Amino acid sequence: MIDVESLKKLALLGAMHRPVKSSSNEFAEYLSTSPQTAARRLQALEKEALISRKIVPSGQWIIITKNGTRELQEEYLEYQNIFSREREERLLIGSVITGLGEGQYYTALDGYKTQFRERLGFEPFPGTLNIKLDNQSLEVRKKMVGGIKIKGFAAQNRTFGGGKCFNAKIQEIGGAVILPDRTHYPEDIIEVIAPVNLREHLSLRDGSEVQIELC
Amino acid sequence: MIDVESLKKLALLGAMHRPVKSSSNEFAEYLSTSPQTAARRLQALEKEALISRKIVPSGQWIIITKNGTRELQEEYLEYQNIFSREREERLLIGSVITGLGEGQYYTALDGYKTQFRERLGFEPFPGTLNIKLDNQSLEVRKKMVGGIKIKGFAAQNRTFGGGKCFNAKIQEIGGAVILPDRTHYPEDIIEVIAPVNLREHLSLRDGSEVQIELC
DNA sequence: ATTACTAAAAGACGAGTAA
DNA sequence: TTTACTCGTCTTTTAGTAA
Repeated sequence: MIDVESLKKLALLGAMHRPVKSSSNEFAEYLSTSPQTAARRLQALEKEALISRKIVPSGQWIIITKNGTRELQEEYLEYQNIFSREREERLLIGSVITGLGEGQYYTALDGYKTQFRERLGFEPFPGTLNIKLDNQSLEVRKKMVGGIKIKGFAAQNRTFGGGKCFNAKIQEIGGAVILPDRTHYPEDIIEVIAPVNLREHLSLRDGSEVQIELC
Repeated sequence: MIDVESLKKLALLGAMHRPVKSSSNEFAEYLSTSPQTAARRLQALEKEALISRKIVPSGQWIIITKNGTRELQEEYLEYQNIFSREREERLLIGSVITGLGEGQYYTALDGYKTQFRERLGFEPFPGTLNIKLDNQSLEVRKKMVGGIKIKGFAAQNRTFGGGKCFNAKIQEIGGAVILPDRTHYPEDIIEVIAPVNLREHLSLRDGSEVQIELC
């Protein structure tokens, strides 16, 4: 485990851009710890090539290396991911189409139903709403990562594949986008489930435009 | 020390916006650690009111609380400070006001004076310059994180609180902004110290506009 | 399958010491 | 003053167990 805490403190002191002068005693106060611990942490960071030091009689000059900067940038990226999820990057827009009719069969299977109930918090209405995404939303869809994993299983002498779910709101109705690991559909078609019959509830027909907000 | 690592991982799973389902086993894989450690960390986060959990037979539903979100935001702010230090984001603009007159007393106390000398590199003129920030600068002030810690202490049968300092230049004069941990002032009022009498030196009166550049 | 507890092993911490 | 050791202590981790 790398000591990102100490590295971050050094960066806040400006050590990413120029060498900063400090001593273990001084740095210990920044970290609210003992000089020994501060010294050991600096040694460790140096050993991992995250900082580079020059020891002088009155302390040490410290600068963060390329490696260290990269480490901090990755950390920063994670926080950006957490906090700056622009609405446009969470919005899927498309039009309702009629699918292959498989959704009704699959969503009714206990193997899936129990997982949906457990992991999404609702039991889906049997059937999926198929949406053909517009070009811009296709890009959003391609960037969808993580999600809630649904496991495959075996039943009735065949296997049923797994997939990923993403909590979403379909015109204010709480539901989920499901992305099967294997599917017959092209990439610009997604399937949506919800606790209610979306077609009826939202008076949708083929061609109706819908907005789905990932959350 | 709060376990920001685990909290961040939960946020990346989306637990800031809705409850996410996980188990200690599953979460352990995210953290690359053992299920016991994962479970203990979740317990600790719950104890500190950073997350809230609901244990179910198949795992647990986890959501990050207001407290937890605040904690992550502060962490994020630090990284923003590291990577985007635009001049506008380091500039505090406001007007001189007359404070409660406490500054003169506090800055003269040995308990603070020695810390200022050691950690800031100068001994402050007794007295603080109080600045009422404009709206834009208030946003800058809210994002000020880290800083140089000044410890509280006990003397004369009472306690004196700690705070944080930020090196700054007040119209080319080297000084510091001090943010006490506890203060009677509202958030848009800051106190500035310097080795000289700023009011005299810069010919300031109440209402004079000053620019303070954090550095 | 879970969570939570216990106890041994591993690791981090900080006082003391030397250079 | 420094940094960098050693060594005893304390904390954290993890395997094992119970519910």
